[in-house]
Amino acid sequence: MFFWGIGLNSVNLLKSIAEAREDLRKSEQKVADYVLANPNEVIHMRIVDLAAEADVSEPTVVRFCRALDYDGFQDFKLMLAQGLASNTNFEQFSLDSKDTVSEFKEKIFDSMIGNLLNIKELLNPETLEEAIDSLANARRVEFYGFGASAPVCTDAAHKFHRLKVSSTSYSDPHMQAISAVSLDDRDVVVAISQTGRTKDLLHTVKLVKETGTTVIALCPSDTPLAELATIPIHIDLEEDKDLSTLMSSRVLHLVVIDVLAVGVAMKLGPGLIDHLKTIKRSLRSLRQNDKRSSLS
Amino acid sequence: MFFWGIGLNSVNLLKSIAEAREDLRKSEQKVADYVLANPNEVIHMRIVDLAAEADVSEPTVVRFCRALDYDGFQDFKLMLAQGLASNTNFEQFSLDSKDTVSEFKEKIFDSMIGNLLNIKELLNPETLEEAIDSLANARRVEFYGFGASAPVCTDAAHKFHRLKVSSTSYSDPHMQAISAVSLDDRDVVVAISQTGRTKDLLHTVKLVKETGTTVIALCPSDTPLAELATIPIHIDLEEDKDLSTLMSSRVLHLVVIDVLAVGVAMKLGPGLIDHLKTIKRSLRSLRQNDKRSSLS
DNA sequence: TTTGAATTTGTAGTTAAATTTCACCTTTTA
DNA sequence: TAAAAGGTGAAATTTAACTACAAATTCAAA
Repeated sequence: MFFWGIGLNSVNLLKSIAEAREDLRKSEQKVADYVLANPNEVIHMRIVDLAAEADVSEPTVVRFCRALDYDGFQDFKLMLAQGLASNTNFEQFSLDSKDTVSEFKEKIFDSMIGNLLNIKELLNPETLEEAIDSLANARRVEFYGFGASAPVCTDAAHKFHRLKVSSTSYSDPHMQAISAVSLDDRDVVVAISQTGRTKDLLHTVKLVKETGTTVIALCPSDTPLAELATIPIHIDLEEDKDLSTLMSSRVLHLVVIDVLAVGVAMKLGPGLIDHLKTIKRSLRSLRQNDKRSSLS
Repeated sequence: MFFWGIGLNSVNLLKSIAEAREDLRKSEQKVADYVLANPNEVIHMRIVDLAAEADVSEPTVVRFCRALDYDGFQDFKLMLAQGLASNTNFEQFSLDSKDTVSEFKEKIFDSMIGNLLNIKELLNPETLEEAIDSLANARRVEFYGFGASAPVCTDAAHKFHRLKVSSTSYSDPHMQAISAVSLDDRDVVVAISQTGRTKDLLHTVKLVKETGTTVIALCPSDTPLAELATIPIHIDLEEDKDLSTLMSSRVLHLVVIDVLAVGVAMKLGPGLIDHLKTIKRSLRSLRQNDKRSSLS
């Protein structure tokens, strides 16, 4: 899977036009302004229409397209169309107290999707591979996290259990410390933090490192935790506009752990993927498929 | 936010071409086949090129476009471009044991994004509004769930705590039962289940209902839990190809709870949104911003 | 302030591409 | 088997994009 040169622009085409606007000639800027204001109309316009609307001549429109490194007007329209479609503004949202339920539902989902798309790109496959290797070979895996990351750890431990990997999660600093000193270089600790700066977590990780245990960290880059970790997996979100960071990072951590878990499952043998399905089936006994009362 | 008529086609344009293929004339089908096989090339092709490649005449290409309800070849290319861009196949994935890390990373993220997009559309704003209303007016909110849903409940309780809503989560059937009978119609229970069929959960919910407590359920539709719930919020995923269901539903539940939490925050007064930010700030004291050791 | 040079903008003409028309061929039905 | 209907492609027409050149504006220097 590779990326076309145009891909980078197309993701945020409108943004890149806005950025390039300053470097354009005056009348080309008029074109840029109109395009930015009415992108959806432009893709169905002819060069003459756009020229008229932007109050410039047709060649100026062509020059505008060329200035943006496109072959011509057609090429530009095509990219604009693609950009608009992909760019269903999975951008950061800012909540407005006047928003309807439907509106902020959209915003929250879109922002979450945007963050997923970003992290997907940012995740380094080599780092993941490294993390998966150490997890697959670990005697024991422990997940440490506090606050909002605590449920993520529980979930992660739960998931690795299913892969027959001996794993636990601790969200209590004392329990972490006690457990930490019992580990050695055959074990792996996964430290999860939204900030990468939680004091207690850093403390535990320092203890763990002294035992030679591998530490995988899920946290933002350039943080004390990332520095400490043996294998830092950087989860960098855009600067926290509103609450999106608060809400997205847990989810991103979960998904990254899903990736790690699948990786481990595939490493330990394809049979394990089936094993997961089997467990899923075995859980059916805990379910009720008809309306018959089943009080224990 | 509204949907253009063309929108519906553009989302899965290739699929709609494939469906329409049968109704086309023979040589138009040749065009359809070529387009389906090489969609990415077609958007940069001229009508003559496509006609040559598909081994038909130019008018046939135009007729093909018209048959699909587009104005002409240009219009069609434009929609195709949009369709391809949006259609970064956020479809269901099926893991292959030969997949590289990079490949299944893509697959997992894309499937998650696809599921988010689906649920976003399926979520009924009226139902959400109803749920938000009852949550905002509740004396006390309890979250019940087992297995993979247990961490979701913990997270949810955590989140509502921040909104100054008295909330707890239980993932122990006995604790649930004990707590359940102490509730009344001023309270709200949120039952979370991937299957909607967990026996213990159904048992608790039945108990709860007898006390007149409102029960919001996050689970698939047409399940016993959904039937029982006062306000069922349907989380319906596509049939579980591979493990995607197992992995996605937790995340979807979390995001839906985010939506509910934001809704409650806005209902209880816009100040609360700021309150969330304040808490975020207060958590900074638990962080370490420099490299100075901070062993407690 | 004025003049000249260079850069930017628009006009008009040219080329190329998409669309439409019409004639011919294929297929189907009586 | 013949006739009619509908599908297909060649050629012509219309339409749109692009290029070369000329006008105008701006900036700099005298």
